[in-house]
Formats: sequence, structure tokens, C-alpha cells
Amino acid sequence: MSKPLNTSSSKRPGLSTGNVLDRVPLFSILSRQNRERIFRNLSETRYGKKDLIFREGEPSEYFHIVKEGMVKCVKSTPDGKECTLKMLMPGDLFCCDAAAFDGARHPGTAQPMGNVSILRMHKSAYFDMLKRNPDAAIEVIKHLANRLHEAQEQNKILALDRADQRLAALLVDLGARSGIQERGGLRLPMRLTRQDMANMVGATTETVIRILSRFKRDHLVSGTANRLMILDIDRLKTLASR
Amino acid sequence: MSKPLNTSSSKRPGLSTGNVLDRVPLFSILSRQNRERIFRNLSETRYGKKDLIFREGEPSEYFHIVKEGMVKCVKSTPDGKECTLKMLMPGDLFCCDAAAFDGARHPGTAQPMGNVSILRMHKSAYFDMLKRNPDAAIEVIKHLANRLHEAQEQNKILALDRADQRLAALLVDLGARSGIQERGGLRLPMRLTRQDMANMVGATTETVIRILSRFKRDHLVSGTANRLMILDIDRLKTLASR
DNA sequence: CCTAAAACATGACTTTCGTCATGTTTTAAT
DNA sequence: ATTAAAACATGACGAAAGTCATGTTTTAGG
Repeated sequence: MSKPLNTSSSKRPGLSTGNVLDRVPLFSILSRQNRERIFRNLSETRYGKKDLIFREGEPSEYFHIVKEGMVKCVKSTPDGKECTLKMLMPGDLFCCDAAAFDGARHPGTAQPMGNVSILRMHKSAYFDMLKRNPDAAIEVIKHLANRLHEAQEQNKILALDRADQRLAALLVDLGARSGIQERGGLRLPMRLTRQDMANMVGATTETVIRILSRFKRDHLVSGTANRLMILDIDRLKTLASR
Repeated sequence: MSKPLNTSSSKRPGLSTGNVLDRVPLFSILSRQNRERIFRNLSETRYGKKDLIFREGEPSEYFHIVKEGMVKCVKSTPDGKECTLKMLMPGDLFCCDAAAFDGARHPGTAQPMGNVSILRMHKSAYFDMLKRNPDAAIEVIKHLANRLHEAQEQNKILALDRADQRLAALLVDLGARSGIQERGGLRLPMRLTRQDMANMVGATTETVIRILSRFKRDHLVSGTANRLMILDIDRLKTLASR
């Protein structure tokens, strides 16, 4: 729906980049000098909310890391329905999978959830690194295996659970991955509309609104979009039940 | 539900094993002598329909290849509902993902769909091979990336499509992966009950029965369990729409 | 601060799908 | 061949969730 304004700018990442990269599992196992070489192959790009980092179906040329902000990975149908596969946070890798194929296409569209900064490495440099560092390849295998587990778990949830259970599972997961403990609850630090949640749990916006109204009434959550708070994560876990 | 009778027998695979293994993408790139060494590290086990190859949650010690027959990978809930993640066919790898972790647990239960023969390699030998062969590691990355794409596609289908569309997509996929062209249609060569299909599309058996009755009436498919035939794959594709 | 757009909310109604009950057909084992 | 179990089939009914309409609140930009 949103046009790709692409008001993005590109530059070399400064030395200060290191702090984020050290948290990337793939790089943390490399030797100091290998790391230096890798970092020189990274370019940094900033995107705004309306930009798209790449679109589903486009050829996959780079391997990406989120430096700042959050990114969502989305699949959509011809008739405009959307399904959000995952929200990526700082330090998360993405597209190291598709990049492994010659001529592979992006399986989804990468869309910033606000202002973001993305580090990219070209496919060839990425391949080169994997061949030189068997340990790095094993890190990538672990990463992909984790992603696969997540996707399989989500499959099970979508196949077997009711909408309220799926939403509860989402809130529990987001809380665990990114929640900030505050007086009165666990706050989700990103802007997250009912529509966003609906796309993540395979339901309509109205259904999510109704369920969240119930959750609010039952003191499981409070707040909206910018300030969503999880009040009772234990009862949410019970509802999601796994 | 079914008890693990485990009437399985174990033996060394003969040289005749080679033909199946050559079709395994992971091995096809190895040098002749590397392959010989790998093959010596494989053990073959046969299982019957009632056996389980491994259970969800068990520690993952081996990496597996289907030699003969078909295997399904299943997740289940405490209350007995099941969700089939994938059907594996001869030449398919499984659990090369979980095996990559120390102490990782199986994400699902592996259940034979009849008499099957499975080749296994111990985690340590598998790791060793990956470290010695960067190209093999890249093959595994490609394999996992493919599995991830499949799981993400399935996610989208489960999140956005109706039961009849999900079933149509399943039939199209199975037809493409294993269908045998015969006079009058594309035959699916495995025994596949309505219950099996229900577990693969996230629906109940009754729903699948009703939808298949409609598909039969509309001449899209014919036959049952043992002899399921796809009569009009194009209309099924249109219905599944992607 | 003001205003338009986006997000949130709720009701009424419909469709889809699950559940339960019951009966028939097919399959597989003795 | 017989027979018990599994698979297939169909109807009736209700619960879950989608759709559409309408109105309120919140948010973001000028």
C-alpha cells in the first residue's frame, strides 16, 4: 500500500558499530582480525517507516543485520491480506538464508517499523566468509535451525489454537524477547497496533481488538499501541498453554 | 496413542546403499573418498508403522536420512491434538538442524507411515564432517533455508487461507513432490487418510471429509486413502491461489 | 493548537468450521 | 472368508471468527 519513497541514505559504518556487532552470534566467534575484515565489508543504510528494505520476490543480493530500530518481515496475498512472519530487533540477522542461493528470491518483504539502521554484506563476501570459517558456517546453521524451530512452533499454534490463545502466545513471546520491567508490569518497547498484532496471529483487526478488550477487562494487559503493558504474564502463559 | 513396540532391527548398510545417498544433496558434493568415510559412519535401522523413530522433547543425538518409505514429523498438544509439520520421502534429511546443538531437543516426533528404513549418523561424526567440508556446511545451510521457506509459506497459508484452500495447496504440493502420472490423473503414491490430511492442514477430519466430498463431486480428485488421484491440478492451483 | 488521518471500539449479522451423533464402507488380521 | 477395527460419510447444531457499518479516541503534522 505505502509507496517506496526511499529517502534512505548510505554511508560507511564508524568504529562505534562494534558494540552491536559483538552481540551478533555469527560474528562473536570470529578472530579479531577476521572481524575487522568483515566489518569493512559492511555498509550501513537508514530507512524511514515508509521505505521498504526489500520486497518479496526480489532477487536476494545481501545479507542483513538490524543495527537500530525494528523491522518486520511480511508476506502478502494478491488481495491485500498480510501475514507478518517475524519482527527483527537490533542484532538480529535476516536473509542470511535466501542469500545462500544463487538467484534466490526474498521470501517476504522487509519493512521498517520506524526509523531503522541496517547493516548489509554482499552475498559474495558472505559466502567467502563462510568458506574461510567453518565455525561461522556452523553458527549460521544454528541460527537457521532456531528460525526453523520458531516457524514450526508458529505452525502448530496457527494450526491448532484459537485466536485468543495465539494472541496470548504472541504477547508472552514479545514480552520475553523485548519486554522492559516497569512498576506495574512488563512494557513492550515498540509501537504495536492492533493491526500489527492481527497480522502476526492470523486474525482480523476487529478480532484482536475484541480479544484485547477482554484481556484488559480481565487485567491481563493495559494500554494501547505505544504503551502496551503486560500485567499478568503467568495467566497469559496458561491461556497460551504449551 | 500408539505404543512404541520397537520391533526394529539394526545392521550395517551394504554397498547398494549408494544409490539413495547419491540423491542426498548433502553428500553429492563430497569427494569419493570422503563419501566412503561418511558411509561407514552410517547405520541403518528399520521401523514399522507402530514404532516411533524419536519423540518430541527427546535429546537429539543423530542426524537422519530416509532410505525407504515415508516418515511424518508431528507435533502434539497435551490434549491429544496433532499437527503434522512435514512428510519426509526417500533421500530427505531430517534433524540435521537440532543435531547442530549440544543438548538440543527434538522439535517433533518422527513417525513412520509404514515400513521404513532410516540411515543415521551420530552428531559428533556429523559435526566433524561439517568442519572438514565447508561445502557440505553450505549444503546444509541451503537445506535449512529451504525448510525455513517452506515453513514460512505454510505459516502464511495457515494464517490467511480457508480450509478448502489449505487442502488444495496440500494436494498440489504432494502431487508435485511425489505424484505419479497415470491414465486419468496424478496418483499420490502413499497411503493418506483424511485424518492425515487434516493434521497437515490444521483442520478436523470431518472438515477434510466434507471438502474432499465436494472436490470429488467437482471432479478435482478421486479415490481414497491408498489410491488418491488428482484429476484437475490446475483448478486446485487456482483454488489455492498463490 | 488544530485538524485530518489513523487507530480503537462495539454492535449486528454471516460464514466457516468444530463438535457430536449415527450409520456405512473399507481395510487388515485371523 | 469372517470379522473387528479403522476409515469414510452426512446431518444437526453451536461456537468462533470474519464482515460491514458506525462512531469515538488517539496520534501525528502543519
